[in-house]
Amino acid sequence: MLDATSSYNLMTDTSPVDNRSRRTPVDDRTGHRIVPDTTRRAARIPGNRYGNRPTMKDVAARAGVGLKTVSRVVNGEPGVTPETEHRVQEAIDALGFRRNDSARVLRKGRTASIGLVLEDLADPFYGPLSRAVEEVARAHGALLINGSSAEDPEREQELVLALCARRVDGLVVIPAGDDHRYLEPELKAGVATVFVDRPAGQIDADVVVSDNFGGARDGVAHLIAHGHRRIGFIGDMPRIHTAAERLRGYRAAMEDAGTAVQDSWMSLGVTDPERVRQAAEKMLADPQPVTAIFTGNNRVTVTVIRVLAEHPTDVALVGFDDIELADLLRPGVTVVAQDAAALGRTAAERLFRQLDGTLLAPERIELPTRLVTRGSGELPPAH
Amino acid sequence: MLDATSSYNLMTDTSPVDNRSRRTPVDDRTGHRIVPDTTRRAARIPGNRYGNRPTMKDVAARAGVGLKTVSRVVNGEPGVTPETEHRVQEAIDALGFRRNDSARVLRKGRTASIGLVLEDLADPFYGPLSRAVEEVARAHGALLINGSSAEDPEREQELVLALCARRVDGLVVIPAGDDHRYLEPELKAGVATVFVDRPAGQIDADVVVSDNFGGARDGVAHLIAHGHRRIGFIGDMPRIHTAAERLRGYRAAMEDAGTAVQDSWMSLGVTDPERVRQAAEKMLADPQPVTAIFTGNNRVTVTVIRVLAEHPTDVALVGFDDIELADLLRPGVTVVAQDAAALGRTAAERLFRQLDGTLLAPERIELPTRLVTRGSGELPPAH
DNA sequence: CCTGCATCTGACAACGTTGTCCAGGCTCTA
DNA sequence: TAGAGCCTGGACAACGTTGTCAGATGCAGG
Repeated sequence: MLDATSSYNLMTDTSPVDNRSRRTPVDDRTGHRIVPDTTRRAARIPGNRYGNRPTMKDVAARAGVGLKTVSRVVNGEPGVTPETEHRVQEAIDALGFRRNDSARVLRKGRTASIGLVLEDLADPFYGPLSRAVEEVARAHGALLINGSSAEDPEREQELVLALCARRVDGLVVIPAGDDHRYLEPELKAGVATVFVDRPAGQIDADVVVSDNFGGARDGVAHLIAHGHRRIGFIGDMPRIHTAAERLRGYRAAMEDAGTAVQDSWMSLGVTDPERVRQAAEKMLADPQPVTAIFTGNNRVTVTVIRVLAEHPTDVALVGFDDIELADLLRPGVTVVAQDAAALGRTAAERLFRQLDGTLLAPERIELPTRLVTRGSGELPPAH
Repeated sequence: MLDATSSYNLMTDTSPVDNRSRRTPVDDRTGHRIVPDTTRRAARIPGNRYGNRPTMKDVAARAGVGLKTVSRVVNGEPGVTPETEHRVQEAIDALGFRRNDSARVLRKGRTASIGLVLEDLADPFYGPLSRAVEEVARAHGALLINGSSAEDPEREQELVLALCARRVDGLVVIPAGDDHRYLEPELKAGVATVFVDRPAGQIDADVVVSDNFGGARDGVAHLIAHGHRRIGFIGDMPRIHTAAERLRGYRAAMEDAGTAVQDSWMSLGVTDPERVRQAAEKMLADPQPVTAIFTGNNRVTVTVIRVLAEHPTDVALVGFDDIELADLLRPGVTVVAQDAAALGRTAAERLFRQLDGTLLAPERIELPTRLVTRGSGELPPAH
């Protein structure tokens, strides 16, 4: 694993609630007085704390003007003669001055940054989502700070609170946990928040989700329409809202078709490839094997494709989430596609509408899914 | 496109150099004095600028202690009696206080955040890279701010400078441009910087790259070893270092084999699917068509796979970058794989070593690539 | 009871920026 | 030439936090 034994470690102590136990008097300073900051990078020239970055004061001194005049020039405010402005600009260029946004933020109260907490940036589903959020943020002049919760509620909370401590203007959260009451003080304090992909737990907030239930129901109904009755379902832990909704859609479709679902057809909560593989193989090895499988997310789908590729008989497959190259496989993979970018974009836009102050009551926005037929979902039952 | 007509727009004016022209006296304030901040979110209770967030002062007042004592409790510093600490904790919980890291940063000089500038977060290659950087950052208690340059040098610079204005402690940059002299003042000021995937231009800095040259050469040599001589190359603009290196590898392998490369075999700088498709089709329609294609990156590979899937004769293919499901296609796609996560991890670790102050001379770290044979690269020449 | 010492606490300045406000110089008019 | 009004520039406080330092308190020993 990663080790962080280095001296650079600014664990941010985000939860003032829990640090009672952390009372470790780590006075790692050397008592020396001559060197006021031992953490300063060795190569730096002594100066102020940011290396030796010039400040507006330095620029002002060099240009022979007042501090505020520099501020005016830097921010393009009116009331500076071209001459003065020119002098200031020269000083800025000569010193390599760059405004310190930390100080600016402290003064202005807005950070022009928003936080995005998602599950795993390495998951191909979240890349486009994140990118979409970023584009909207960029259009509003804001930067994006993001972090992965790794599907761990505790880590999600830790991240969210760290972002709040940074005073991000808003948060886009893909929840890992199901209880977000810890966010109440933040919401009350005016942190704009939008949940995406899954709803918030225990609190009232904006949510942008896909129609997981409807999508799964349609996907399973599609299999049923092609003659399948024994349909397997492999999905994530029902603790996760999307997984639960998709399971509900599966059950609903089966019920609509008048088919009693057998426990052995369902595998819930398995997510690592090896166990997904086992689950799929078990369903297929049953004396009454499933003739089709509905998979609850992209990762499961990929693994099941691998299993089916080795399986002697044709088994139909519909997966939730689109996957790249799905059209090039033989058969092509039929999926219930959701638009990750649209989720992100919608959420971010909603967020900035909150920030504009034109805030309405919390709303739940549901985006439709789309059944993409490519072959695997149209295979007839083998038995 | 996205519009940002809303009132929330804190375009951060990152370049004091260029704002001479932006002198627009936008006094959008209402002259009213009673309401000092009209941008405040409507729903908020009037208070300080962060909604009405309590400050340490408020906590101190409520707990009946001094400001500094609150600070001590929040930071787990020693020298507070359990009684006092308890009173402070109660006040913190009651008020929902959360330390303002902006102020902390201003005081301490370190932001505990690093910036990551990459090309496109939606590209499956960068997801794992970004995630790896994030994990290292997390291990060091730092947050990750990231942005996409969309392969636009100007946008890269804009982003990097915005991050510098935030005083991120360090930068991991996947360069879009080839001139990074604009970073000189920042480097001099002590901003730790590591370039990944492609080297920096015109400045001396740490770089972590894959062995693009060697990987491409081996990939093409692999095709040659399987009997191919007329081998096409489709890659990105040679302006991009990786693309140039891979092209160089292609040429080297061809030269080693004593094969003169014909211009019609190469397509450089096409990147959007439609034009890649045209380029591939043109090579295949030649009177002396290529019998194999080497593709310069994952996106090109995917498009070429589509073209080859429709093509009547078997054409061998080796692609740079691994792609998901490559093993499930028929034939499986042979690729030169680079380890995106390792790139990110290595770069981030190097960055934090810089931040530790144990700084060495700028170094170039090259990670090996791996040829993964799956079938498409082992097809014999059809002609 | 006083001194010395250790422990705990809080006043104060500083971080770098921006908002407010006033001073000084200018132009224009009477 | 004086006065009004405008334009430009700068002094100052404030944002919320942390480092410094000195004061207050408690306790042991003389």
